[in-house]
Amino acid sequence: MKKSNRVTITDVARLAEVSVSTVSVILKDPENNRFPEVTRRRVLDAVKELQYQPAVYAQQMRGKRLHVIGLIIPDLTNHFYPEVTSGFTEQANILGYNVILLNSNNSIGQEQSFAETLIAMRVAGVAICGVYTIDEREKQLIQRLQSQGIPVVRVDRYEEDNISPYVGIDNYSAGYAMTEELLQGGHTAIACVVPDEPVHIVAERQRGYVAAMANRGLNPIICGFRNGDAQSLSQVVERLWHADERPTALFTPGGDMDAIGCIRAADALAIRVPDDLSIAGFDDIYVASVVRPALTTIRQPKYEMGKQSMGLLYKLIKREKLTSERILLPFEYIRRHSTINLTDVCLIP
Amino acid sequence: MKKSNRVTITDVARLAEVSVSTVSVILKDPENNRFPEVTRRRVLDAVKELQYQPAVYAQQMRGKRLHVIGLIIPDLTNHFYPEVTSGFTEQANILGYNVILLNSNNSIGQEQSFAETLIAMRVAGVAICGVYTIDEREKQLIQRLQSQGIPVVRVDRYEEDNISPYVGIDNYSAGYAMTEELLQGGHTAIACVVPDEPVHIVAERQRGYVAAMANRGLNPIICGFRNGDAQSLSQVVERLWHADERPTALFTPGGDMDAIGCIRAADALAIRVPDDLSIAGFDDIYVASVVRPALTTIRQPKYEMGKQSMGLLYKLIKREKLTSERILLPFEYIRRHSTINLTDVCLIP
DNA sequence: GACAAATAGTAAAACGTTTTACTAGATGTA
DNA sequence: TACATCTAGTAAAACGTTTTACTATTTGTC
Repeated sequence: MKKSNRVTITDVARLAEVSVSTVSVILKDPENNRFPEVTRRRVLDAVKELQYQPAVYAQQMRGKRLHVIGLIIPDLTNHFYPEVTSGFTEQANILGYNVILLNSNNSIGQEQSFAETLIAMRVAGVAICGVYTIDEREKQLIQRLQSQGIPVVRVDRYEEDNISPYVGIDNYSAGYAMTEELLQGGHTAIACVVPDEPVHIVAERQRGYVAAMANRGLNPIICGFRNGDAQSLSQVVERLWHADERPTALFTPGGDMDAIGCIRAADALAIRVPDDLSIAGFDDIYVASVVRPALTTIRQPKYEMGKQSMGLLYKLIKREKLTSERILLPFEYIRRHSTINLTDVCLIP
Repeated sequence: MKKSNRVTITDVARLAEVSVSTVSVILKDPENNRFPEVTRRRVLDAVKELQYQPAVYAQQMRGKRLHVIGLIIPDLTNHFYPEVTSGFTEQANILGYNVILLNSNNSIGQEQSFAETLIAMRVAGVAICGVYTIDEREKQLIQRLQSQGIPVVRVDRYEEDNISPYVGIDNYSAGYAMTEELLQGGHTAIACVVPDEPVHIVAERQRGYVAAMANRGLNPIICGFRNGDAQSLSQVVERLWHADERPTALFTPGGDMDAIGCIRAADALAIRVPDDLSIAGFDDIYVASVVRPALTTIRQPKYEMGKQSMGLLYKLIKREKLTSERILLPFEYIRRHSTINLTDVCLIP
């Protein structure tokens, strides 16, 4: 009478009429001729008959590393992350790892509890898109993982500190570049619409915007809205529209979702986009190309970002020497129909 | 000199100057007065100081079930799945489980290899959105998991067999309902555009379409295209447009992404949607509301579907009696601007 | 025929935790 | 005093695998 329905190496040994060690040795390298063909056959047949699959936890006990990676992201329903995740997990699978996806829902408490679970599981590594990179607890969390011998990389969201390697883009330059494009399109009154508590990388993009404006001697127009609150966003658009110095363009460093929110708000207010108001986003998620008017934006290499993060993490796990602690990927300005060149317009009459 | 940097229960015992068993007993229930306050303090302090976290694998060895669930989906970048995943993982976290997300990329081989990994890890349960529910290998895969004592639920994609419980919608009725709406809108020439090798649930929707057409004595117009091939989809739209009996409406049971592909194709051919051609999708993913014209579609309760799947799986894991082996959730017809009532149009002149 | 070397296989320890059954000493009871 | 009971704690086995070092048998060599 068996205790459980799980088949163990002992069951295989019994069926093949050899010792447990023999099974283990043969399974380790079935081609090895440490044992004669006939014995190997017998064991392999028993394995097949019983559909035996060694228990990972027992192997872990003997010091084998678990081939699982934890990937913590802040919000699965933001279309940015599935693409990053996709690149990450595909690369992980290629390298022989499985991925545990943990959706922190923008809660740092969740993140902390996830981290404990990952430590308890002794995962091989962790990649993290932190909730707030600015928060002190975020740093502690990364260091806690590292103190348990678990390598960590940050993906997309990072700060220029030295606590862990990261993969992302140069957000300052990207913010600068987008602003510069709008400026070259003849816009001078450009508003920057950002969430109330921007994560560090968004603040960087904003810094780029400010610098580009200053470079032309223009005053920045910065408007905050409550993160994730469509109505608050709407109010900002309305307020800007009725302001003394009405902007001709609007940039949302927080992402394309914010820009789409602005387009919706403009629709509701009968503001024509881009004729009355140009709107530019960030990220180039799939919807950006599908929404009407199609969104002018900065394309982040999302899939690549996930892929490279996993590559970097792999090197950390394997203790390979890193060529760099940080990987900055190229971004790309994507011109679509939600922005307009004021100069072109003036030539038409 | 320590062998590894991982802290074990032995380290805690040493620091607290008690035996390993004492630590274990106290940690199991710190409030329990099996030991005097002073000893419990000493142990708990040591735990805190060393930041000890018991190794899951050692607990597993002693028979404790791993609180991890495998969720296999066919394509993360299809926006349908992140929403299902989101509902699933949130519910899982509430119930004390973590989720391993496995993206099979529509490859049944990948799926099989994932299943082996999940067995090796001895996960508590598996939820699966199968690549092809019709495929015999899919059935074998589910049965293989079950034979290892791992409960399985199917999510969204299922067949009416009895090999495992499932959560989804009544796809036949949904296909019927959408067709009926179009018919009531005065359309009689309605084409059904489906992928070449439809999964079972898509075939069911198509069956609903055929039935609704037959009910009015109308002939079904069914067009296949190569799955995932935008150009093939384009050709279908063009062919339909130039057919003898040109359809006035078009239904894509394969999902909203197909419908959006058709809108794009129509755009390119200067066919006006919905004035010249009504287009209806399926699923109501986020983009459906954002694309222009906004898509008429059938809303699936995606988040709820994920949530309920996890709930059902939990019951299986806990060996609770099920009220039903299958959960069918309600769907909803969503009218937007990509379809038109022919009757309304005629009244305008 | 004596010894060395190769072959075929195994026993046992180790990994980190939980659990069961135990002990030694203190306290209570008649 | 003699025994029972309680208190505070521990020793040791078990879980499933891998690995090291071992044994017993066969084969080869002179």
